[in-house]
Amino acid sequence: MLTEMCENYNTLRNNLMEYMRKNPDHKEKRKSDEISSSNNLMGGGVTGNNSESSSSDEDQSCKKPRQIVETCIKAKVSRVYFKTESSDSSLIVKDGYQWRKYGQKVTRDNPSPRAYFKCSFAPSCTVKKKVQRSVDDPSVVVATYEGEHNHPHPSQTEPTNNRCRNQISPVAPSSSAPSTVTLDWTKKAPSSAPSKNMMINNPKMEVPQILVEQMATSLTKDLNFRAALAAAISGKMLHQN
DNA sequence: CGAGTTTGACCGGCGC
DNA sequence: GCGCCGGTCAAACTCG
Repeated sequence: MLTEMCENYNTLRNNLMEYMRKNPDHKEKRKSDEISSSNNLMGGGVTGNNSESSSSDEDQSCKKPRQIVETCIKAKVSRVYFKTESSDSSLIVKDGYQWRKYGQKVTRDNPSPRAYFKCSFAPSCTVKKKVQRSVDDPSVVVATYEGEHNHPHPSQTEPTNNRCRNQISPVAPSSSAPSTVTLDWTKKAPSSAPSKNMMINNPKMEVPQILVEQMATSLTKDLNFRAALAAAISGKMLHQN
């Protein structure tokens, strides 16, 4: 599976290089265009096969690949998709970091409000994130991280701190490579297993085997997770080379 | 009372 | 130059 993923990654990378060589002169447009396009690239491009991508407009992602790559690398932008209960209307994404909300806005392309957060764990940390529900699937919350944390993850400094409730970190927001992962919060654990909230309030609680298996099955079935894993591994391999 | 959230106002970039 | 729009500010408000 890893070999196949690496091949897909290399094929896609070669295609991108080829395209960039043929189309070197793309002018920069609006920032919003870059962001939406980068979402498309990250949502489907990394996977190599785009069968389950949440992105729909592949044409747009092909229009400005150069800007996409540069923007993502320079601004350290990454997106994470959180699947939530459809009844849950909050825009709280528990990624382990401490965030302070400083604004909310309804944008034109999406009826659901977009919330703006700053990292409040360290005063000098300038990382921001935007959280908004997906237009296509309101049960999916899209968190866009901008910048790089200049402090360790709260769970590493204060492992028992209740504020660091959610230890599930699908993708390091500070990763230099843009990546996309979807977490599914909606899967109910068996009645004998602890609830999500119990897990959150007791990060050190021992996880039942059945829940571990369920989580593993869910993750391995998720193509986006596999793609993110493949990207991380191949990126590491390339870095070592 | 302090920390965090809400929300209307304001600002700057961009397209026309 | 004007208007639109996304992002940010800050006073008012809420909550523990």
